[in-house]
Amino acid sequence: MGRITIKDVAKEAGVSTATVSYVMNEKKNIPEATREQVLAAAEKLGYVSNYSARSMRLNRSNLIGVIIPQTEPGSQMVFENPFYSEILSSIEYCARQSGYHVIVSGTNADENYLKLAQQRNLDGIIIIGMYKEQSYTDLRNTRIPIVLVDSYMDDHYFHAIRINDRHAGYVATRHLIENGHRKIAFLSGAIKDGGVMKLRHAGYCDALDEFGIPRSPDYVLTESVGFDSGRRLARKMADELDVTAAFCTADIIAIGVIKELNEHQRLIPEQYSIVGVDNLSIARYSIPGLTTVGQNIYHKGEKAVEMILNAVADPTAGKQEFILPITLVERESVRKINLPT
Amino acid sequence: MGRITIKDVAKEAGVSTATVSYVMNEKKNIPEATREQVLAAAEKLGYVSNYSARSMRLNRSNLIGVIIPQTEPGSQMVFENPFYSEILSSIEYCARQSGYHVIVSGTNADENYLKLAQQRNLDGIIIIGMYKEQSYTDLRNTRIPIVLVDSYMDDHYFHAIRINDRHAGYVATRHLIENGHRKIAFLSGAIKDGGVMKLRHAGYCDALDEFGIPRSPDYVLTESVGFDSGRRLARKMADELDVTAAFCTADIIAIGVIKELNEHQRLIPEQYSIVGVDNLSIARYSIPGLTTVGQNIYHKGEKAVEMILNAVADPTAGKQEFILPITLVERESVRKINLPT
DNA sequence: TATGCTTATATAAACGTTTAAACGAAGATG
DNA sequence: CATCTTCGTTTAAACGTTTATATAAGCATA
Repeated sequence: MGRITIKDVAKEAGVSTATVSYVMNEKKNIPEATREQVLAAAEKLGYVSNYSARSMRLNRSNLIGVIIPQTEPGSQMVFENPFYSEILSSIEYCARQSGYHVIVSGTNADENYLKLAQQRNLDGIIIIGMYKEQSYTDLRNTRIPIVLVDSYMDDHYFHAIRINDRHAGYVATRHLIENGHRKIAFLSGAIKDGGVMKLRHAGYCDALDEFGIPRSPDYVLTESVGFDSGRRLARKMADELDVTAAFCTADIIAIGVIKELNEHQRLIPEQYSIVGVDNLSIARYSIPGLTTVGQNIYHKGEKAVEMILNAVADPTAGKQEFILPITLVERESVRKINLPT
Repeated sequence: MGRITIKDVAKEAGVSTATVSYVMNEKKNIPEATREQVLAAAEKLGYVSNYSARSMRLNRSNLIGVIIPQTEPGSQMVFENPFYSEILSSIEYCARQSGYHVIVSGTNADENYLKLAQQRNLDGIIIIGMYKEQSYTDLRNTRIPIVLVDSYMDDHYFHAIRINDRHAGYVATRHLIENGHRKIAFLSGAIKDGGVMKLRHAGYCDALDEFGIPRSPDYVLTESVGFDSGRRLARKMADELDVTAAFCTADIIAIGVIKELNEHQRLIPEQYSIVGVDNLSIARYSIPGLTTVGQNIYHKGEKAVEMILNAVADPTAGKQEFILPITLVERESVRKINLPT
């Protein structure tokens, strides 16, 4: 009545547990006859292997941990950015294709991922969008592969997968400039050293410089990354700034901006042109459709899994960094305006 | 250099492994002196317990499996409904508060969840939005607690947590009627026996009947649940139907409907009033804000975890069913029209 | 002092795998 | 025929816990 073990299969097939194990793992050259006998017995009894036992013996778990920032809007603990859910989905899918499972863990304070990793014998950790320096240091002292997705630190203790954020900022801003805009706000999450936002801001500056447009510090408005801070940023922009366009450093901010402006009868793109970054699903849902610097989210998750698996296969290999290509996805949130002559 | 085990701690503290284990699990009355000695040793060595070993011995894993439908829009394997990601987040959060971790697994075909459950020794499974009858039967023959969230089957083999879908359909439709609408389309995912959509449709009929409005089968349009099918449904509605309002049985459908209508210069709510169900985050982001029959998503996840934990604590207790309360969340997608006199 | 009772701790088996090492049989080689 | 290989399989230890059972020590009681 209890669990069917390898032992039961062995008895049923009239062989030893070792033989069963060898068959299951396709290890030694087991002659076809015994192989089939074992397989038949396993099938008959409905045997399914116990990963806990396996994990203990092999010292690996076929388990990947995914860490995602969670926030608490109205006491509903929710993943900080819908973007992250989309990455998670692709990570899970790709991991499963390779025989791995995914443990997902949210994070609000500085939780101890390392403890989770050790407790569960994780084969790797994928950390999404994390910045807390403090937590990082703990993680350096481990041999378990860690892939940082959009979590920028300029040390090379970890694998990383990211986009060229500076270029993303540049592309978005240039697109606005090429459509005739000269007064372009920069609406962003907090600009921290070594962080994504800092790089995107640098790209924004690059574009302005290239076209000889003077930078105005007043045009740079920062808050956190989220819908509601997008709304606040928009209000501030509309009240205090004389601009025709805004580069939002995350789609979720852009969505908030659009919503807020719309509520105050500011038309998009007629009065304000908006560009975002991420190419979330909701960028497509938005009215008007959000023009954004897109990345292939599926590919991002896929690559993250691939990096973990590579690191597992060859632990001695050095830290890898992968830059995901970006493309401008044009929708309807940008208007061509008359160039001042 | 390898893993720090209970053995190492025992040696360091000068006690046996049993004592260490008792201390860690607060099992027997261990005198304060030894307790502190052990704790100090564990702290010093950086001991963290091995859940694989624990799981094997205790035959439970402190692991909850969450199954979520995945679809493949443009080869990006993505969770079918953003709604699900929000439930997942709350499940993960609540589970973690109780010392559990979450394994998430997408599902497209009829994968074998039971195998996952046995392999990983899961303490429970939460299945979200599943209908495939075939998969269900496998799951009946197990003692591991299963909670169905929005996955309707009218057998009582499983725990379930849901909303009163019939009432939800009624509330949404009545809201439209009370705002003067008489010609109300029903835009929905497929209506299957024992499924959510069937119940919401029944509620829709209830409301029509109550107000003496004749039902028209033509007004009932079905597709799958998703943004793009929302667009198709809207096109069909605009082309073929003479209605002033639509009840969409899922927010993600409603979002697609709004987008499509907007692109064809149909104003919302001026020309069409729209009501959805779910109260997704994006219902708030939408322009106009989507009026919807809301449920507390956080509470939904919380309850699901609670049911698993209860079932683990007392496996003999019967199957539970929990109906989550709903409320109408009024935003801007419904217009009051003149009642025909 | 012998006996029993309590309390604190240790011993060792068990959970279900994997795999190095051992083993026996059969065939090849001298 | 003795010896060596090769092949197929088994034995048994190990992974890190938990916990029933045993043990030892201390103390009170008769």
